[in-house]
Amino acid sequence: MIISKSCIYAIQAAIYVAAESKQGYVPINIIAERLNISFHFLTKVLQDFTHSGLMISYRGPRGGVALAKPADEITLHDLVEAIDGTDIFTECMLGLPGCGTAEPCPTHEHWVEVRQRFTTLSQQLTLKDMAAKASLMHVRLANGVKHHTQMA
Amino acid sequence: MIISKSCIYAIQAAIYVAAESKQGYVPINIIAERLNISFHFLTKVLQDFTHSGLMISYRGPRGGVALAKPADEITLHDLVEAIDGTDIFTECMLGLPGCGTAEPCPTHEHWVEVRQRFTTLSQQLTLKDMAAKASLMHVRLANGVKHHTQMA
DNA sequence: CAAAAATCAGATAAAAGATTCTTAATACGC
DNA sequence: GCGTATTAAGAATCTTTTATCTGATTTTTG
Repeated sequence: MIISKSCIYAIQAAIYVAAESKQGYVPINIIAERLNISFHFLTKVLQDFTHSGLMISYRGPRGGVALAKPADEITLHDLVEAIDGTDIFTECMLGLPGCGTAEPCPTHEHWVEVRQRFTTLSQQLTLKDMAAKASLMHVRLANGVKHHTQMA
Repeated sequence: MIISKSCIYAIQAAIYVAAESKQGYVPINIIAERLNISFHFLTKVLQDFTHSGLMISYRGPRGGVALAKPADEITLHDLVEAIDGTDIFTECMLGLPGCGTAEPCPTHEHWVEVRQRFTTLSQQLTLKDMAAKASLMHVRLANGVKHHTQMA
């Protein structure tokens, strides 16, 4: 898997929050329930978002988490970086420290192209885009879960 | 990391064997020593290559492993597939089973492009190419290891 | 003060990575 | 031929990381 499970959950949660952002703070237990994720696990993961300034949280009744910025100012790259770090965007395919044009590994040239394309695309794809797609029918948000903004 | 550590070791070993292929079977302990990898760990990893028909092995004195096919008929894709499987080439970024054009996840379109590019490039990059690069000065094969075909 | 919510601390489970020991096959010297 | 050294294969254990779960604590509303 290209990204960790924590990161997958975090991305799904961020999309959910973005889609619900009109309603102020979204409680984590609601997110966890809708996405079939363990509540406490999601709690820990989302703290990385608050620590990195992508989300804000509020305790107590009517509390929860919310985006700290407009959804079109948060990219997939931001989300991945906050949870898994930047390794995936910069690392050598063979994990060699210092691999670069000066001292390339045998896969360097090819891998750099893929890595670069991934970086660019993930910087272009915003949370707003993803939330919009998730709100459409037949676009899946989580395992077995289709997102509908107007839910009973 | 995009591929497992086992896979990294396996790729490095395959490149080493390809570069030494003139000398018949290459003993695994020599490979492990030259690449700073645990011998027994490498043994287990390379068995996946023999099981999948990419390498052949021979026991006893003057034994070791060797490529089962010419190095230009083995691609990076083959190597990765033999160790880590095909998931990386086919999996959804969010790990959703069945994600595709019919039922895409919010990242599907973008991710498919990266995945496809990676697949294509890894199918084009052959072991012969990589071994040739590894034999050049300043091209690194493993951590702190530069490959030289004519070694003392 | 009570209920709702995030936060914090810790234990448990599962997977990946790495090590150690034993066994089986083979060539080569005698 | 026979025994020994060499080499891959196999089994079992240990460590580390990742993933998951459980319980207690703090903040905040009403």
